[in-house]
Amino acid sequence: MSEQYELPKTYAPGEFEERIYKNWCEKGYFTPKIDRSKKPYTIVMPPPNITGQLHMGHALDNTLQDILIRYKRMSGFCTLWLPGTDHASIATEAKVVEAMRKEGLSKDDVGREGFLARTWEWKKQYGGRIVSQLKRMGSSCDWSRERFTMDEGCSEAVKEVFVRLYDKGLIYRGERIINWCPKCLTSISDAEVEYEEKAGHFWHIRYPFTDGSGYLELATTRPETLLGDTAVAVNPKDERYRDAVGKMLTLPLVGRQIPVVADDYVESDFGTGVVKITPAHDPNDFEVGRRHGLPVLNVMTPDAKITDEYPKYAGMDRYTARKAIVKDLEEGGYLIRVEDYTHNVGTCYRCHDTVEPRVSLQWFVKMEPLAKPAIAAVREGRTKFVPERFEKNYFHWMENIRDWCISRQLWWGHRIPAFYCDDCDELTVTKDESATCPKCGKQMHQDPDTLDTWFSSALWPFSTLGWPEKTDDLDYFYPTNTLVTGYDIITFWVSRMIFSALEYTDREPFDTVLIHGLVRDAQGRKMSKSLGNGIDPLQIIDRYGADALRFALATGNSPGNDMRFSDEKIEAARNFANKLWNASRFVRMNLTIDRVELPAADALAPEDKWILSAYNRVIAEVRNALDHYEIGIALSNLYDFVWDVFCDWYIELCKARLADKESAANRVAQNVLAHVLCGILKLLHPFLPFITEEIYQSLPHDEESIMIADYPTANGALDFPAESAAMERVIAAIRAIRARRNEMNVPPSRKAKVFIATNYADSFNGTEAFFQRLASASELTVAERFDASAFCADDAVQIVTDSATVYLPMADLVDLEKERARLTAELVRLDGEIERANKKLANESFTAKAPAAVVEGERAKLAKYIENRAGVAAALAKMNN
RNA sequence: GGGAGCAUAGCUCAGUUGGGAGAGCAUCUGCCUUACAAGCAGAGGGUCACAGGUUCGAGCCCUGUUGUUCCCACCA
Repeated sequence: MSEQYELPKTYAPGEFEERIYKNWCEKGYFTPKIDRSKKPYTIVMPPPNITGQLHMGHALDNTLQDILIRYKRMSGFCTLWLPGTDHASIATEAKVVEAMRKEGLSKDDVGREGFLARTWEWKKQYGGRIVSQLKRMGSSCDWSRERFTMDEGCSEAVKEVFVRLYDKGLIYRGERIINWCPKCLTSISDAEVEYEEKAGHFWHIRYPFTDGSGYLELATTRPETLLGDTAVAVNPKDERYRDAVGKMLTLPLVGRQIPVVADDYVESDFGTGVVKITPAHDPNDFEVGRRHGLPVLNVMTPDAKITDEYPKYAGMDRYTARKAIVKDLEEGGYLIRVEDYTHNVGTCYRCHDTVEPRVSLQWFVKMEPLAKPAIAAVREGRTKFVPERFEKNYFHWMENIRDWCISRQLWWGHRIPAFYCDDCDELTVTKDESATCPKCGKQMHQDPDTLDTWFSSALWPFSTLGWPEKTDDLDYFYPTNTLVTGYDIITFWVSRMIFSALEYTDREPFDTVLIHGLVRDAQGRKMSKSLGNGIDPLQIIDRYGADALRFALATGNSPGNDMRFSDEKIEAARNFANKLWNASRFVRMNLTIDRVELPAADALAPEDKWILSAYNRVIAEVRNALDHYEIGIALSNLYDFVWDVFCDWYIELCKARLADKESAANRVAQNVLAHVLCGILKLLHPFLPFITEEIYQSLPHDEESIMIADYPTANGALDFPAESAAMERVIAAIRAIRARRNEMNVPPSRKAKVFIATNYADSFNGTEAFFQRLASASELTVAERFDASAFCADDAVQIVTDSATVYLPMADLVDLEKERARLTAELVRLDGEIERANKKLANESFTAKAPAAVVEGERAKLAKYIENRAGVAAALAKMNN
């Protein structure tokens, strides 16, 4: 039996949370030992960015994961929660570039090697920040297995995958139109483009026929791209322009001759039904250009300035150029009119600068062959989404997927394992960095680009377990079980993990994807840096404790739904922890035993059997809810049980027995109290790890730590339906008495006799102490059948419950003299009111001039006073008898 | 344009095989009842958006309508 100690009077989580977490770490509870006789349960943590600071999204995500992993650990699984961080190429590179800018340095000044050295240094300094913050949440992840997407093993996996896919023909390099961020100076994938509605204009422009036979009118939102126009398109079915197809137009300002082509892409009924085609700067135009063999003219530099090909506009950024070109069009008589127009503009998900579609040479993953099995895995239920509706999102994305642009013009990241011969330019894809050209044996240089961050995160569930090596970890813990993440990241990450895992490991990476929503502020707004409405989880922990934060995040919401975080919520959470603390303190201070042993059934009091039955029920409910990922429901079941059942009733029902220190009944009560409390602590532990451990240590306990104790299981032998029903009858009677006394304004200090007539006398026999303590009873009389005269000769208040009729003598409830005085005073007051109302109503100028409603109101008041007076007078008369 | 979510007490939200409408906060009343005023005992407050349908029975299932939020697509 371990040490026990008294709990301090106030619940102060700051006093023990850190100490407890350190102890867990030292004991190595988070690190599983592979045990093939046990079933594994694995979660890989979505790796937070090394640039990140803990925010409410992480806090929610990690709380849910920790609840699941602790539940499974206590349920006998060999559990691994594998943590790690993501190198976050764009975000990190931007931070370091920004830091260098303050020193007056650019990437080119320090060079690739120098830049990477700085970035690793930055990672060393700040990358651990989020990890230490996760620890404060109580996250029970195995830090000994912590990984980083750019560590050796993960990098090896990335190279392996790249080479394999290339050899299979699923990775290719080509000139395509991609999304380009002119600020980050890199390509980004389709998934990384966010569309924002922006107010703009629609410029209607005249494009004259070269032969002088008139013009075509078209409209554009981007007049500056006119420089790169290589055609104008109309719909082939459009009668209006049938004769125009095939003719040449002279491009305004530029003078280039461009053809009119016919293409189904053009919608006849939108605008004028004529579209200018700029293959280099619009994805649709690019496709049109391909179909018609049009030239692709790139008119912009990487930072979105006009190239030197167009001297008049060279060096202007796209917006300046737009103004200049519009002005020139106007002066040249080409501009017909300008319309206001709101449209969606693609922006970079990192910097929110407007994305510039741009043709460039990039690496791509061919998606269709990979998507097919990934769709099937979910379709066939091998991977399930919770809630299920998110599968639709997933299918929609996967079924319409386009090739994935994976190369980034960044330095921080996994460098593409592709090499070009210095001499013959032969392309070789290999993991071997020292390889020479297989064709001519000369030296090769590596592709300067790096891979999309998501390329490495897509491998996370198996790269972290050692893949491509056949490690024990991989063998035992893979495939993983539950992936917990927000719905905002399904396309970025979840879908890519699924197709990657299927392709390289032939297994689904996890069986369940538990999706949660966003944590919003109290007004329901998204928390954001720019709004400044973010709530810092660490400040919440400082003020209320990690347990309260976890409780607030886990309760009152259901999977996939957004939630609001508010002061009320966190206070309610803290109050619950405080309640548990105080209840435990009460139990602890009444404990004289140093070992808890549940007494035999025949030694148990009815209330013991009642609480044990309820406890059994809540165990089943909680386990069932957790098994179905209904974390909010599990927690609310526990909340109700702890507060309303255990504290408000069972503890109160025990007080009489506890008061009698020497009795056997006292020891029975102690044992049952401690047993149920200990079970409550275990049930709550996954949700509130710290407080439950602290209390557990203060009570007699079997395990060294609650986190390695067994999660309670329902025990049919401790289910007592008959005694439970009996206690429910008693509780119903006590509740009814309290309600009626409250209604009558009787203070608790005023005791009253209680008479109970019931068909369930057995239920009430021996419960006098309960009625005395909980229903202000002076004494209790129970009878099988109703005989009012046998109970109380005087007037009594009668209360009916489902199983009993309760009588409380009027004389006990009220002090007769006081009551007589009160009634007399009331009579006088009512007489005064009646007189006043009568007088008012007798006044003819009042009844004639006042609004009818007011007069009617006065009449109603009078009637009410008269009625009340009659009641008071009757009561008084009865009393005087 | 396509898809999804939400609409339940004054506020925030639970409510999962269809059978009792609930919690927290707020409000009102009364209590320092030997764990807890971060508390205890009570009370009031809802045509579960609207209209139909299925059913013995609908907050829950089906159809439609309205309002609202989000995701995807991107008609220049």
